[in-house]
Amino acid sequence: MKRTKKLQKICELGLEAVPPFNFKYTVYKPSHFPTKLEYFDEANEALYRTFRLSQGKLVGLKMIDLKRAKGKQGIMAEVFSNRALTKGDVKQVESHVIHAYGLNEKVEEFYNAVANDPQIQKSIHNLYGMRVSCFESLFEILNISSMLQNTTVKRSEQMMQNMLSSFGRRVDYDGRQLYVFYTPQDIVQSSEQKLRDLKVGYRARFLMEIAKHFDSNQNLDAQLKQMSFEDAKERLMEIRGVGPYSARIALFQYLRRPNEINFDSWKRKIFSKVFFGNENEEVEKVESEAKKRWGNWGGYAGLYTIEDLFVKHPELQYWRKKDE
DNA sequence: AGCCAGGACGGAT
DNA sequence: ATCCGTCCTGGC
Repeated sequence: MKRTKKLQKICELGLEAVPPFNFKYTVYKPSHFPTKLEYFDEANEALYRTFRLSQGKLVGLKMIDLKRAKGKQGIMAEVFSNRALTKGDVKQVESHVIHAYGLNEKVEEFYNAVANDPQIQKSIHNLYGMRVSCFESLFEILNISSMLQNTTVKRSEQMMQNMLSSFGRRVDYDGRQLYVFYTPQDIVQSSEQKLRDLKVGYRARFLMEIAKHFDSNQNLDAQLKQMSFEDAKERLMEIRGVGPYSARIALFQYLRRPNEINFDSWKRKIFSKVFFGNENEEVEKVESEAKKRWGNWGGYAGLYTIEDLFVKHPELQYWRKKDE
């Protein structure tokens, strides 16, 4: 196993967001299962998150609310790395954070679009200014999506942990130990059997296929951003192991298309209950009601509903219960 | 003991 | 186009 890399503080970045901006629930999503790629320090409201630049430069960020530092809406980020960073590197970190948290997006467009749905107003009030968060690259988000499929979240969490401890890069900065996501090359150089040994099950084949695809299509991320969402979805599903579910996650999180939502079995139940008062309505009925209420903002509306639910019901975070 | 869980594939219809 | 058996694993 590779040694832990110590990261040194390089600089600070002040990144302003288009108001309104909710720092906490933009950088921290209560519904997301925890990984050692990031850590939210509740007491200090600081988010630690790792990132990889080209040429093997590893980056660790410590982010706090810019309001606390400069009285403006946005993010204050301390940047740590194992190497010297050029101006271009820092610029790359900066634009990554801006994209990952949608700092330039106007969430009020969403609020206006769903103003006629009384049920969602409370969630908007509670999470006012929250955006979609996706610190992952396209390769990374497709890996996570694959680990989510056809299993429980508890096992997804275990798979992710196993993959990170075998293939990720361990870093240490500001007193915290985290991993940087593995690369397609890390996986390609391994074997399907080795993945299987990490308890990812039949997904071993998919994870290897995805890694091979990104290994031989190095700038797919950039290509997809140039395409229409429809073409991008088609293109994603050409990758073996990526079906409609994973493609939608990539579209919603990575490409930030606001209307993508998977009514999988647990979301179907949740929204069936929200819309109709019982958990048993069919997925088609739930989908059409969501379309009726939220139009092209279904993904965003779903996000606000789910995160609000997790804030109100911390017991949904089973990983928290274990510690208490 | 069988079935399902935050799916996708391949083949048959 | 839609339907169905199959795939790793673990929990109930």
